[in-house]
Amino acid sequence: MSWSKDDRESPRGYHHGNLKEALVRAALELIAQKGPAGFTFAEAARWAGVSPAAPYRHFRDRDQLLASVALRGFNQFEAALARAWDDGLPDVFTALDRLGKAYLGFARAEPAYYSAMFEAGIPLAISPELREASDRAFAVLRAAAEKLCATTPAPNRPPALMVALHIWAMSHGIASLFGRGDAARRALPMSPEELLEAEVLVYLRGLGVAEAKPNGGPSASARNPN
Amino acid sequence: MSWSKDDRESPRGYHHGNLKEALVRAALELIAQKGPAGFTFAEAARWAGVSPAAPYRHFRDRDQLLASVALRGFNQFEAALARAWDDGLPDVFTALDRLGKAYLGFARAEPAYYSAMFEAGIPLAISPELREASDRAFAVLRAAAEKLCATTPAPNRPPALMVALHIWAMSHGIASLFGRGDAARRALPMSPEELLEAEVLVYLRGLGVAEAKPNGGPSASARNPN
DNA sequence: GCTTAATGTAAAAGCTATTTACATGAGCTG
DNA sequence: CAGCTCATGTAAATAGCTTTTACATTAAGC
Repeated sequence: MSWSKDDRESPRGYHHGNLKEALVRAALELIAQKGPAGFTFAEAARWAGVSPAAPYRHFRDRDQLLASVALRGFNQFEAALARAWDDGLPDVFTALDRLGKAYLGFARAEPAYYSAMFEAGIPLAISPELREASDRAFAVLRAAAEKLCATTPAPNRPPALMVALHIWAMSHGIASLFGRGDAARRALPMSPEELLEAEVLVYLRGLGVAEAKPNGGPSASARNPN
Repeated sequence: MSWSKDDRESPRGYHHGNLKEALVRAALELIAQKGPAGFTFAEAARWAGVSPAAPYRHFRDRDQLLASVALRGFNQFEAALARAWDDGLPDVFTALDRLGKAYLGFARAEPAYYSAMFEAGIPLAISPELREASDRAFAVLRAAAEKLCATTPAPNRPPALMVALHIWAMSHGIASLFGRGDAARRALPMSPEELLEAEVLVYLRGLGVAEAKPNGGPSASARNPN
């Protein structure tokens, strides 16, 4: 928990001072506890110590609040992915592996954000900012795909956009199906991280993008003479 | 729709006659209209023409009803996948392509089922039947993966379970991110079906499973006609 | 026909969502 | 500082959903 400074809930009078912020945090906490469905506007208000009507000064309705959560989520998601990708250093394959792990790590560490972003049924069109934030997050995947595709000779080079969408679908599929420790989903013969790494490696081999690293690693099992 | 006989809603007296069935259908209709969240127990009851308390004679709560919907969904899903797979005839690759299209087709044609099955947050553990139905559906993917893996020489043969999980993740990822005509999600340079087909073909090539058909291989379907 | 269990109703208590009229106080202006 | 104004919060009221409890109705078997 980060009870640092800007959510002082104790010394307040008639006005909260930072209710919008407090509501977003309350929503996060409640979603994390009881799923995206099991969170109510009223309970968020109670959590922030205000009357049930107060939130309406800041959000038109529940969806608007969820959209705010999703917006913040996309921003943090983009930051996490960009940090992991790190412009493809020291090499594309190492960075791509970090990227995949960061994707799964985010879904696991921030299930509330991930739910709001992908599973709560909030249309991206609800606000331009939300779409832009989502686009920025995807742009990281897109950039990685570009750099990846650039390693292959032009004649056989696959379209980077398609590769980015494929990587996104693989990551999201694994995160969504197996990613959270729901204790409610299917048992796996390996961790989600290993599963995704293997999938991406096979996919890259299929693209004709060969891993150039001298490192044997987990990829050695999926490698073949070209 | 199958408005054949056993849902006569008009001529009924005190007892409905088939309320459980009617509630499941009402839930499907409502979920399809307003998403998995925008469906209430009470409205399902109203839809079936009974009092708000009546559903409690058949379902402990909302989740139990959703689980019934999901159960039926998994059964239909399994049937659709099995029909598409058709034991891998006339050849594995043709059948696999049908399988992928059937997966996406189901998600698009039956969004209510798909939501209940994968996005409503119903734990599979809620009932043994639900898990078994889910397992049977996955078994179709698993069988396809087995047959696929059997086409490669044993020394390099990938684990079929892993391949099945990968195919599932790709399909679900694409269905979940781009599959429904939400008009709310991202614009694509190609249809979900083409996207999935291309992804699977690249993946298969990476596995070392070559498509033996005379249609030109993966690059042919990844082409961009624009 | 009578009994019993299954199935449905009515009513009530306690939620949440949302609106409306009103209260408070922070910040600006002179 | 005085006074104005607007953003922010409250109270109260309406309406709907959830769930339980006591009761009503009917189908089915003996």
